[in-house]
Amino acid sequence: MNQRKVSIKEIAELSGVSVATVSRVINNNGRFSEETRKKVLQVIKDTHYETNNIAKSLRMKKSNTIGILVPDISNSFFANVVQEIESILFKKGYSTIICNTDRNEEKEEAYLRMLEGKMIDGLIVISGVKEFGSTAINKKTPLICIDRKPKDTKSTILIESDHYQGGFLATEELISKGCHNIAIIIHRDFLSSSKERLLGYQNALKKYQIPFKEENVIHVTVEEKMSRTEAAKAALLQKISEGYQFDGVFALNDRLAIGAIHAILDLGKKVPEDIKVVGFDNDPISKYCYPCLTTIRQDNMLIAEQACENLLALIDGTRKDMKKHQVIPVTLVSRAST
Amino acid sequence: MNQRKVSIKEIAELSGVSVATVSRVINNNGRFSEETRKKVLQVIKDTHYETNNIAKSLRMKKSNTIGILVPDISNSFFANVVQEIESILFKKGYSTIICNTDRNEEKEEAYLRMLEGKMIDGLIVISGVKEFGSTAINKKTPLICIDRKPKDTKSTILIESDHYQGGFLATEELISKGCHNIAIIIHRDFLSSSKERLLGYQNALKKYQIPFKEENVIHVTVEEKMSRTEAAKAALLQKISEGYQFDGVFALNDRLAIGAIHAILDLGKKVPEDIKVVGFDNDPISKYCYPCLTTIRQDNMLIAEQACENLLALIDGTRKDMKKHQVIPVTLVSRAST
DNA sequence: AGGTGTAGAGTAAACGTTTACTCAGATAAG
DNA sequence: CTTATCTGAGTAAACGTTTACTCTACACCT
Repeated sequence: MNQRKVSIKEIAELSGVSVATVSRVINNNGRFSEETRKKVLQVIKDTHYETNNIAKSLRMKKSNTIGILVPDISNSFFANVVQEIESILFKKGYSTIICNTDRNEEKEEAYLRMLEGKMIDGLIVISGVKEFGSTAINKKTPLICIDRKPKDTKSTILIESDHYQGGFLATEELISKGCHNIAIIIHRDFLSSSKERLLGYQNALKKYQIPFKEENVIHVTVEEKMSRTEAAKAALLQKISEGYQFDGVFALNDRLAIGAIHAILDLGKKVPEDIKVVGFDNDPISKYCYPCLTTIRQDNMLIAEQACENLLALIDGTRKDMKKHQVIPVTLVSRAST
Repeated sequence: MNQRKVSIKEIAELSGVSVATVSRVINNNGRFSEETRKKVLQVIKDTHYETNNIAKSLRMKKSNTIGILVPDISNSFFANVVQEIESILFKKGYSTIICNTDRNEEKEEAYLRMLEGKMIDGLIVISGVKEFGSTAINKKTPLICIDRKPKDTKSTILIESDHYQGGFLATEELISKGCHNIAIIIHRDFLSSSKERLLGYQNALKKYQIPFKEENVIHVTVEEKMSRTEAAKAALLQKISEGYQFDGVFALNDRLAIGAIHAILDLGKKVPEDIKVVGFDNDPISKYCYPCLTTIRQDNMLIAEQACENLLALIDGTRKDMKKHQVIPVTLVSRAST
């Protein structure tokens, strides 16, 4: 059954019409008789013809393909959003090329070029490297950014969670549970999301008249071949060994939070009795770790929906009135760690 | 700077040569003088020309693209393998289209058609629906299966973990820690991997002269909108309420294992003191749950490498001697739950 | 001088579609 | 009966590449 690939031309010959007519039947546009329609469709069925989208794309200058750049597909937040986006776009007849950039600038550039060469109709970029966008910006491919905006354009649309609110809610939760001296663990401090979360933290403190202390800010850097969890644990232990005291921790993501918990447990203290912990992301592990982690849930579904909706609108050229910056609310998920 | 897309033709005009020559320079094949080379390259640089891969693919009947079908990208095992594959292929100059099938047969078919239309050079399929392959098989696209083989062909290459060994190791671990009555929790019993793991379990029992009892096999079915963890927990609780007794659990994946642990803890028993638990997959959660989960680690990296290597060999047509069935060893990761 | 080889580069076809034109014949209107 | 309208369908160009053929001019032999 190893049939050779069959083209529209052969369909035309077999059904005794011209290629143009076949094309018209396939796309159901233009004029043809009912009789011809049936005949062509029958031949198509018999030959297992599949339209060659490469040729179609070339001719139409449209590939029905969306590219999506993601820093790390094994990160649960990204994986979720991407999966959702893929699913939505699929329903709209688009296929998605998922590119995993590893937060590597070269790889990002290479992918961008590759996607451009594939005539993608649109591009969704999630976060990634420090200075995204050198290449992508000048192109006129419709572009939506999630979580992180390219450096120097005001023109692209940015969709992100309300990181400020997240930081605020997390901190407020700790305060309401009696914490007065709250550490904040930060990983990638150059990300605008991190900055916003920090700001939320600071403003929550202010609201409850707790002074902000620089010593409460713990920056962790993750070495090669080390997990965020391990790095956070090490950083916190180090700080504690220097005499640092605290009664609550707000970690900027769940992996860091788990690291903090491990450090605390290692020292024989209890969570939440002695020290309370809040994370960010609602990573599946937050539900299964011990103790279960209070965290901030990002609305992945809504982020994905907004991204797709906006992108498709850009592609169609309809709806010029889109907001350049769309902020998606977050919610607190209260669990055992507070 | 919103420059229009520039084609080889314009490069030709600008540098005063023919398109053929430009093509030859770009691909560095055929003959041209050093002088022409420089001129053309300069124009290319000036105009920011990018080659149109759609056109190239059409002409060459080769897209340098690999399709990959994955049932659920948010599953950590799949995500890991896919990420690794993507990374390897990228280095080899291929781009990867990742298709998330949601274990949905229609979606799988649709994607297969889409990929075919994109003239992919090869296809990697990970597990998925019950009866994979109706469409894909007849095509002559090079195909590698991971974890699950299409129904009726002997021809495709299958790469999978040594599920039998995994089942054996897991069970042996429990026995060596003193378990005599070991429950096994199975989710998708029709998967060959599940069957193999079960077989490993049975043979480990046999080796230690422990009789296999049908009542120890717990099948869980996961309803819509319910996690595997919840389903496993419910199933186990149900069974226990019927008077079921046991001192060890081997769950066919980590999510199920966590469900079992939750059920056990809920009943006031202790893990591992009263009942020991082993999972499968070495999902990140196994490291962070409470207590940490002993599990079977699949060698994602090696699986990915084998898959890519074999696929590329198929594409090149080199190396005809590949084994049709390649089994990757697994290892036991011993943690607190045993 | 005549012949041969070769370096450099152009011409045009082909890949599989879509679609603007065109056209013949049929039907309707005057 | 002439003219206008419409229906069904074919012709050929175009999308941006690659490459098998050609062709010219020049160098190198006899």
